[in-house]
Amino acid sequence: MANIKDVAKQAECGIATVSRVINKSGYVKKETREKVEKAIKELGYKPNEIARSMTTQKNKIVAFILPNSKHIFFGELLYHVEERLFDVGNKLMLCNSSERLEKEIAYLDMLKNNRVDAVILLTNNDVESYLNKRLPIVSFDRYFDDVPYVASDNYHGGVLAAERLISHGCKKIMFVGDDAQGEHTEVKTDVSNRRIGFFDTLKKHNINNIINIEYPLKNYFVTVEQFSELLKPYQDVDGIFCISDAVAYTVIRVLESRGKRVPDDVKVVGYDGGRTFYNFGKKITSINQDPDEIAKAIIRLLQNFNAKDSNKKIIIPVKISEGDTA
Amino acid sequence: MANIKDVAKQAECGIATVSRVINKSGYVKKETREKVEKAIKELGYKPNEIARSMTTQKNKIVAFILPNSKHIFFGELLYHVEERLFDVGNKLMLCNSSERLEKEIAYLDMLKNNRVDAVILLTNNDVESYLNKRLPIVSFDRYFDDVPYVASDNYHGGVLAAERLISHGCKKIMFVGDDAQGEHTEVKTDVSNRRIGFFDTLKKHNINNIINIEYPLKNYFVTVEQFSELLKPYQDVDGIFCISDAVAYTVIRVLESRGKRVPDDVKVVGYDGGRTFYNFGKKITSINQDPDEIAKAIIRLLQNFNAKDSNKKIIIPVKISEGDTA
DNA sequence: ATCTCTTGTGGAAAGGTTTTCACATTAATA
DNA sequence: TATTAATGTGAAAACCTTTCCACAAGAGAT
Repeated sequence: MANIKDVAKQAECGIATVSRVINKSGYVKKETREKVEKAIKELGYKPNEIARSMTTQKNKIVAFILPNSKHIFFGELLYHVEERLFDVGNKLMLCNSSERLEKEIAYLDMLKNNRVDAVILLTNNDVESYLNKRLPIVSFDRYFDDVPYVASDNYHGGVLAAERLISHGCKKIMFVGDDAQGEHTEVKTDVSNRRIGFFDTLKKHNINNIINIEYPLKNYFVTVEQFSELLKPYQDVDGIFCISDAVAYTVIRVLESRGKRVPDDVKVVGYDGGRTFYNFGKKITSINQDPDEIAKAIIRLLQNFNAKDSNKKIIIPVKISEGDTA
Repeated sequence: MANIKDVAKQAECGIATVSRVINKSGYVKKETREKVEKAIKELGYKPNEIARSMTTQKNKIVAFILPNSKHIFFGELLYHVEERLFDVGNKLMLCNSSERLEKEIAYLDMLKNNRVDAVILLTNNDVESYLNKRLPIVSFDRYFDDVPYVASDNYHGGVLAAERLISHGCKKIMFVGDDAQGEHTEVKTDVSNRRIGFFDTLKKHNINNIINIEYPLKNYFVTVEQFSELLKPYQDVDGIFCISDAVAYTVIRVLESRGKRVPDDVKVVGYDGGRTFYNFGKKITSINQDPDEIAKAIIRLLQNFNAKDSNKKIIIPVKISEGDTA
């Protein structure tokens, strides 16, 4: 494959000149530029990006570490991040941590050695000590010292869910979710604010005996059987807020198997926007966090990573997405 | 960050020796090796992978071009491909073509310039002329000249679906699907064999007036309204085979909205395995193509890409996955 | 004692860019 | 016209490895 030297020879100039033409930098006389462009076309020359990275120490690769791209919301976010990165000429490296701490650490290490330009980190694991200063990181939904981050307005999401259930006449209200989903349960993500916003709002409306279901959630998957057992003691509940749509779907299935009608007997609000790839029987009433807005915010942070503006935290507004369950 | 030269100085040897230690190649005296290892540890040295790629012309990056990672089956396949690549020390670059030919071409170009080791190509677009000889490619579900490929046994999938419907007493049978899903509808993928296997089997059982629904499918998404219209003329159908689970879910919703019971009145068989992230009301009876087996086959092809064994085509067996709809 | 083979080591080239620097030319200003 | 400024260009260094090659020393064989 032709290299820059071949082009220089063909265009009868130095390689520095070819480089200037390619990068549109420095001075190049019009005629010279045209000669170079002609040579480039004739030889079908394309700069070797590896060699370029060698000198620039940049490779326009952004890595996205996330628990599992199969999770509906993460998969959506991934998609939008990829689209936005492409728009700005970057490539995306996908790193599923698969909920395994050691895989996540291995990736963090590998990424540093590969000199990726930046990392987007979405994790429930205790990786604080592995975050290297040399690796620009933007975190989603999770606070680390000195690491800029993006989160959706989880607290307000909880508020919206509470208001919806209250305004639709619910009296006996339940929250279903777990806050800490990683291998190390002491880790708290921004997601836990959903519960707080929800509880605060209910209390403000003098609803105090709120039922709070916590469960050990691994891999974000929950079985119908697990939930059936967990929910059994609470037959008279009439309003439920679930920490994700995935949980909401399972809860609805449990309710219906028990002869309850949704939303007539029990109202259910989910979280993530009620979008699914499939056309299922019911669209969930849900708190919508817009994945494209989140993606844009993340890319914005990455692009002026070194800009020392204190604007290192971006909260994306949420709104309620109408569905058929509340 | 320390480089190989620093290590050499610290270990009082040449850089070639350090390189030999790192790569476990050539002769190195035991004592020398230990000195080098000590220096590496002390300096926290990690080889710069970009520089490595510079000389080896390999970077252990495999790109996966696919229409849309949000599609359930593609998302699953993506996940397994990533896992398997990680196992063999490779990284994955995610390239959603987003159904846009020009984006796909841009990626193909970019990947070549970035000297990725290989590309996994899953496309419905007419990209034949853009496949460069310098870029090792494995194709999924699609035949290109001189390109090794993996496909699931789509024909047999069609056979299984037909047999299921027949053995469950269906008489008036329908196929719902489109074969060519890209921007250029003349492109045929291996998926079209689903229909062929299905039809062949029905005919063998003397079922001949098969209803064949084709529709213009964009982005793999279909609306309930579209299908409601398409299916309206065929109220007496009692067995339906859908080209994907996504389609099957929508079809079921149309049927139920019309007062038909599934599977009592109408049996529905989908394709992709009936797995979903969510616990929906119904699990689809479906033809299962195992994404992990497919991922393994793809990686196997990539790894001995240059081995000139003619074994350049791998067909993955499918089986029926029990569900509640047929 | 000489020759050959194996083991062990380091200098230097190669890989393909970008960027710095020095120098050359042309244009603008006094 | 002399002086400075702007424009234009190429050689060479730098980026950090791997690998080739030459050479040394010790072991084994004749």
